[in-house]
Amino acid sequence: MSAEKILLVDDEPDILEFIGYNLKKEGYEVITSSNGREAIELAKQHNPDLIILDVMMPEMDGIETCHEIRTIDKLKNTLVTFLSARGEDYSQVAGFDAGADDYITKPIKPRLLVSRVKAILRRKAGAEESTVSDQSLDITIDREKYLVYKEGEEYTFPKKEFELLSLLISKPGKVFTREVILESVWGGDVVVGDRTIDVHIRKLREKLGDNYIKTIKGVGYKFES
Amino acid sequence: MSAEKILLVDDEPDILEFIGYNLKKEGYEVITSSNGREAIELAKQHNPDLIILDVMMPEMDGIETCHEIRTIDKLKNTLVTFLSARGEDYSQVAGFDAGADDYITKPIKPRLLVSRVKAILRRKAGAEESTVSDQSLDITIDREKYLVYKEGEEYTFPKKEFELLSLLISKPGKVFTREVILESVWGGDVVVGDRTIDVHIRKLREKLGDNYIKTIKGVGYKFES
DNA sequence: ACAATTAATTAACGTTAAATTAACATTGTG
DNA sequence: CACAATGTTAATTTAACGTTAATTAATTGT
Repeated sequence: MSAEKILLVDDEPDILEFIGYNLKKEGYEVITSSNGREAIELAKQHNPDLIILDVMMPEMDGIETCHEIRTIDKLKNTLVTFLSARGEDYSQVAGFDAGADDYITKPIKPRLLVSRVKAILRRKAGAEESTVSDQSLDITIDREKYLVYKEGEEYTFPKKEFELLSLLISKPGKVFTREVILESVWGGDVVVGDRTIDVHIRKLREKLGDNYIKTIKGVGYKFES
Repeated sequence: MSAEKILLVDDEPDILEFIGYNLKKEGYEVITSSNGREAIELAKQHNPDLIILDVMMPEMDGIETCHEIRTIDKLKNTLVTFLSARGEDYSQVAGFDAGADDYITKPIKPRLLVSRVKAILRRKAGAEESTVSDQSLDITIDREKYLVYKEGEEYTFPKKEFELLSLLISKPGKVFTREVILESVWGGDVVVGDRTIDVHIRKLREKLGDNYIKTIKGVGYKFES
């Protein structure tokens, strides 16, 4: 598979630099632009897989740009995700109205950004699939019904446990650091005690059995194949 | 099954663009028109499965257009749904009087729009049986007659309760978040107190029994199979 | 047009599952 | 072996939801 192309649009050069760097490091081909008008031209030329658009930009804002992108036939299947400062709640709504596929808030840590981008691109590949599952083992997750299946039996999990399992199982074998888990399940700025994750892991192990989630001391947790 | 045809009528090009795009993305064949007169001609020609009509249009408004459509024999079985800005409550009543099958308020989020359209078309597929039901359980809904059946007995439900049950039962097992419920049953910008949904859920449970609607704390509600 | 009725919402408080913390035990690794 | 990292259990806190009754809004019938 050749590198996926991402068009990154923001009026702040620092952001372009920072996010661009992190995405390139992950092997993506990154094109940058500092305004909506130019972005549309670049999009037409390069036909990127994903466009990351800052909402707040002078002249032509992200929402407007997105609207315009959506009118272009060849960019119909291009994913668009917005980037905006936290708190601007309205833009979130307007963003989806404008045809965006996801929404990322600034500031964001590199690792989280990358995992979001990957998730978005994966979604594109895997179409609608709302279930995440581990083939080799017998555990399946259904996000829509909020159910976990184990050996055919179905279980309901509390929210945090569900999200945590969901994260781990999303990439079996991969180790997730505590930091990443916090970012992803709890959300960046929430501060919780040191044992919170452990306790949730404990509950998962209690329900699933001890052979699914493995601890890598000093590193993190992974869902085992 | 070949793609279903939808005729979309609105005088604002942006709306045509936006809604049209989202419907096409879902695989529907979309024909657009910017006025009622033309819409009727296009309807005769293409015989669409569903017509989405903006209520407020210059010259010939949606209600009038709908009336006219209803006089055309070959369009008798075509579904019509209105589209209008929120708040224009009168038009809702007038809409149904005019022979509309459903009613959608603007602005609407893509996902919700698509799910509404799917629901409407599904209704049509079931021919005269305009019922939504849960096979495994013994609850059935008849939208047309506005009735709920349980174990053969028929019950009349107040509007909000009916709409809420209708939504939940439309996809048994699926969890609907409060946000989605508000969007769908109340309409996006209506602000209601925190306990409003609960109270309606309560009334449903009172009438149906406690084993049908399940709460997923922190997530939402679902109709259980 | 008005009272009567029914529906929808709010308010106030109760309840509970879930999340978190605290306190202490255990483990693995340099 | 030391000690930092993680495990464990139970207690505590919290956020979300449930419940009932009272209030307000919308319908209906006369």
